[in-house]
Amino acid sequence: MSKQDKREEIVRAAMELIAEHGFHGAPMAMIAEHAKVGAGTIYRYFENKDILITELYRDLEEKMFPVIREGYELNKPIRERFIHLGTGLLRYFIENPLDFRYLEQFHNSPYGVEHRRDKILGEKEGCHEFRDLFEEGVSRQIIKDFPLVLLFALSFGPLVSTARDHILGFVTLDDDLITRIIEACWDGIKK
Amino acid sequence: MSKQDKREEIVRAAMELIAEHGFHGAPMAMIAEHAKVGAGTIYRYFENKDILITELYRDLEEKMFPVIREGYELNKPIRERFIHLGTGLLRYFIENPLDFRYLEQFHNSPYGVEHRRDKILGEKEGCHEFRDLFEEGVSRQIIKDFPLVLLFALSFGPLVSTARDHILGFVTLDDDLITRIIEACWDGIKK
Amino acid sequence: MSKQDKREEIVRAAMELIAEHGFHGAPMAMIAEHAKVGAGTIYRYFENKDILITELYRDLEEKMFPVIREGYELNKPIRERFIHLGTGLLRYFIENPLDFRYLEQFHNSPYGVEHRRDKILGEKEGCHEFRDLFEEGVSRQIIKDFPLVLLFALSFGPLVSTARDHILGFVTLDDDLITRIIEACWDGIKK
Amino acid sequence: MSKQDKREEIVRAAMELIAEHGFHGAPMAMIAEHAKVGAGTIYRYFENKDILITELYRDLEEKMFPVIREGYELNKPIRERFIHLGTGLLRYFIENPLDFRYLEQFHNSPYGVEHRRDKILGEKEGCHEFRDLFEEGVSRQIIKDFPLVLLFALSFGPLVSTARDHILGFVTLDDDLITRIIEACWDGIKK
DNA sequence: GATGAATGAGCGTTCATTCAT
DNA sequence: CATGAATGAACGCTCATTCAT
Repeated sequence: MSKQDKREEIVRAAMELIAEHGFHGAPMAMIAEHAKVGAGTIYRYFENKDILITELYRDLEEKMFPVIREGYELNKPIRERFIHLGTGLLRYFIENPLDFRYLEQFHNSPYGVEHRRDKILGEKEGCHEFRDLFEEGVSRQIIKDFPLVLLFALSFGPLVSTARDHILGFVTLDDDLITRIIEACWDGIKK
Repeated sequence: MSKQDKREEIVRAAMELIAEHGFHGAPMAMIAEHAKVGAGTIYRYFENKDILITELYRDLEEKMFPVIREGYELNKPIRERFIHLGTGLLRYFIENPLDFRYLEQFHNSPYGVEHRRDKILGEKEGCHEFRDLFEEGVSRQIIKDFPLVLLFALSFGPLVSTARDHILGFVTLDDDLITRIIEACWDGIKK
Repeated sequence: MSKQDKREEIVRAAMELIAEHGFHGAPMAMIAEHAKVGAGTIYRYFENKDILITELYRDLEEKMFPVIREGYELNKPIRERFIHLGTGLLRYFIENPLDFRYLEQFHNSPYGVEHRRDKILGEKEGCHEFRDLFEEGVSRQIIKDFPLVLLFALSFGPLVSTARDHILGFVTLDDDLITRIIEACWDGIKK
Repeated sequence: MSKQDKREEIVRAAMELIAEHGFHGAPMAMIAEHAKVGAGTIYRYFENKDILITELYRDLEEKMFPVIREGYELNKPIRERFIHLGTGLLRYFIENPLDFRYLEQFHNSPYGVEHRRDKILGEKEGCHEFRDLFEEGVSRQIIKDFPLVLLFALSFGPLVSTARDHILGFVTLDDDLITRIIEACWDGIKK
């Protein structure tokens, strides 16, 4: 197994176990076992568990954003752009349930809150498309005049909730439903 | 201290500590200390920590629902009823941040998922108002024709997200904003 | 076993193992085993290993000083007083080899250096007899005019070395030798 | 880098790190890094860490003794010879604090005790000057009639103690003080 | 021969749970 | 009943040593 493969295996095992059982349900020893490496090996790639967790998150963001941005066209109408991004995100979650659950675990934890705080207060970037779109929409009076934070909450809140319901098997989303959900989200924020 | 008082103290202490520090940041010994009872005493009232956690949740629901229902009038128009319930709930979260944070901790945990599954699949309810309202709205073609689960997600998703943002200090909600948020939620589900 | 007995057992086991094998040769688990208590029990009495180590040291000082002071008379000549304290200390070490070796381990460690620094710089007390005696001796021109620290080194250095040699079995000290050694120490510092 | 150079680098790195941080504060990996060799390379030169530690000690002795012997003249009076050796040793410690601290680490450890036992019981020497001097002094009734071991203790005890105090910064030794200290040591053992 | 990634036993410490008092 | 001291399994992490390259 190459060095890169080993890191990959650790990342995969950590993602799976943390997504499924949470941070506390995924001891380092268990991650090591699932990755088929020694317990100490993880520490060659990640200084400690906290750093493993946050680095996993960063990996995830880097992997997610390009997928969502794909096919995004700035010259399309705002509504269309919102639908594009929204369905893209929801679809990504549904197609990558592990990623989704990992994100949930992360956001619902001290790491996540801190990360969120940094992002909101420090203008730390990652995916500026939604922000730009909201700001444009508000200034052009197409979107309700809410603070940015609330527009995020109004858009992502239902999106995340529906993704969770699908992944937990409470409902089965198909392309039609996905579109209708995102359209409903749009109805929520549009003027 | 009476038997009931003791239980009450344990519940209060557990709620506070878990809401603030999470399940893993609230050891039984610490809960006992804050409740001013012996560590072993908790086990007279709750078989183990898991059961304490789920009973706490049930207590919370029992406490919450009546508050939200207050002033709820079935003969009012659907939109008005939705606004009433929604603002009630959001206001409750904001006024009882500890309760809110406990609910979040609970939902984002194996307990929460199981509980949710039971609730949705087993139809065992605590608060049927929203369900009734949605069903009526759908059948009267006022609300979008989504499965019930999704209507919940579309309504509660943003509601919970905004409550979280407020409690974490990312935004400050006043009565005006609260109303506008719930109206936006309504826009999301109304036909 | 009473609570006090348990603490006593832990202290005894820790002393023995650390004296014999050093701090790193005496894992908490081994101390617990020798004390016939659970590993976690130690932490009820000592916050952590560092605190166990320093508290053991303090216990030792509290136990030692009175023994050495016994029969100490301020109105005797300086030489006689020095011999009294010196032989008392050397005898104590020989009769309590565990204590001696623990002290050695302690002094030869970050804890010990810090403790020593505090004592010297901060005038932290414990046993002022030697200091008083040295100061009196210097001012009365009976003892060589060295800084206090050096008088300590000149007196305790040989004392500790001979105690170590005895305890390690390189020599066997009897009352006669003990007296002659302390007299030699006196010859070293007297004018 | 030649084979000899590599060994040299390892020895230097190990000495520095162990002297400064103790045996347990100097992991093999850190030693390797400071020596700019691979971690495994150390094991080509030293079977294991214990052997590295004892060989380091032997290296040190081989380096020290010639320095101290320098200028030593057997035809000088005993007192003068003692002063020569003593000041030489004390000066060496002060000028090579790393060496001194390594020696201290070594002597205060299972290795040191074993080594000392071998040396004293097995008569295997490295520096016979002190021994010869003591034996001559005792037989010529110039030095107190103590067993050799105790004469060592009476001479080296204060010497080492004062060196330690200097190195830890509790006192600053200059040439004058050094001489006076060794003279005091002489006073301790002379008849 | 030299390397340094991999290993896993062993460390200090925590905490849900038990049970003698 | 209530207690809280005692427990020991389990945690995150370190590091001496090995061995494939």
